[in-house]
Amino acid sequence: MRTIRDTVAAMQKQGGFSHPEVSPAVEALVRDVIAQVADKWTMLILEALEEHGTLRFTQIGRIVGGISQKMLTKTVRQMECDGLITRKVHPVIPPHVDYTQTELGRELTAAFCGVWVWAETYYAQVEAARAAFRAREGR
Amino acid sequence: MRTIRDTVAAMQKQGGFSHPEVSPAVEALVRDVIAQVADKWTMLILEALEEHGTLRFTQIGRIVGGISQKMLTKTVRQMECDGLITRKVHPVIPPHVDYTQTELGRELTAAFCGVWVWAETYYAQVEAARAAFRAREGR
DNA sequence: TCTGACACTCTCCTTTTGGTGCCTATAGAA
DNA sequence: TTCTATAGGCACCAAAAGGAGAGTGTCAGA
Repeated sequence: MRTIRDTVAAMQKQGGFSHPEVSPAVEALVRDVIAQVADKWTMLILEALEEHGTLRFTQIGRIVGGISQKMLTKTVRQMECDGLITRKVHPVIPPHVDYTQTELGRELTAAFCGVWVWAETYYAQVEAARAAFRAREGR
Repeated sequence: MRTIRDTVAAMQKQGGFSHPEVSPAVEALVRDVIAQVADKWTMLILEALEEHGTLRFTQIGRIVGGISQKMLTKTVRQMECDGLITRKVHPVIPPHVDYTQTELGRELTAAFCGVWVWAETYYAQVEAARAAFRAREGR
């Protein structure tokens, strides 16, 4: 199993850093990237695009479900900023905007796949653990 | 690539559901599990335990770094509830509490590993994409 | 002529998140 | 005798997240 420090160490090696201490800047960057990217809506939108290919704004909203327009706008902007998706505006009326995964986005979707499989495999165990916890701790 | 709906479909098959529609209850459960589990502090604590084995409360705090006592307490409670870690209290004074990963926790750490590797591999590209975005959109 | 579709933006409001500081108990160290 | 370490709980407060609803501009269709 690879640890965070292994990972960061490998990054430092790649980047030419020599001392074994973790560079706070690099660690902060990785944490930031993970925090952005492990977002709930980000993963769901990535999944929607993986499944359906190129989609329009409202199509994403319908497929994902339960997301407000505000959050959808904000999330796709962030994803575009991070290079996970491309946003193509067709200058017609009514407006038409297409969203497509980039290669970076596809790689992330693939990486996150393991967590989905974990959830699929163990969600019943998580439920059982929660029930046992409630029974144990009372309430 | 496996999609969310594939995953949910597989879960429904396991559970004996017949209709092809996604059960809202199952989907909600999976989303909930993912949301809990994809939490920033959860992943960092899991990593700390993966690296160092059994740890005490303040040790986790020191290793993870930047986490308040309140968040640490809250997060380890949630993780214990979800069955990701075990919490062993030694009834001595001063208090002594040990935290250890469960098998479920180890599996999740392994599953999430792909995302860490992704971050390691592509964080420079994400940075570049952000810089390009800022240059493109201005400010 | 009126409505709706599209892809947003903006304001207002509530909920959640998370930080800080103070409190507990007691053994052992200074 | 006072201080510290330990693993928290509790109350208060600031900041951020996120939802609801209205507005926008234009054109196609009823």
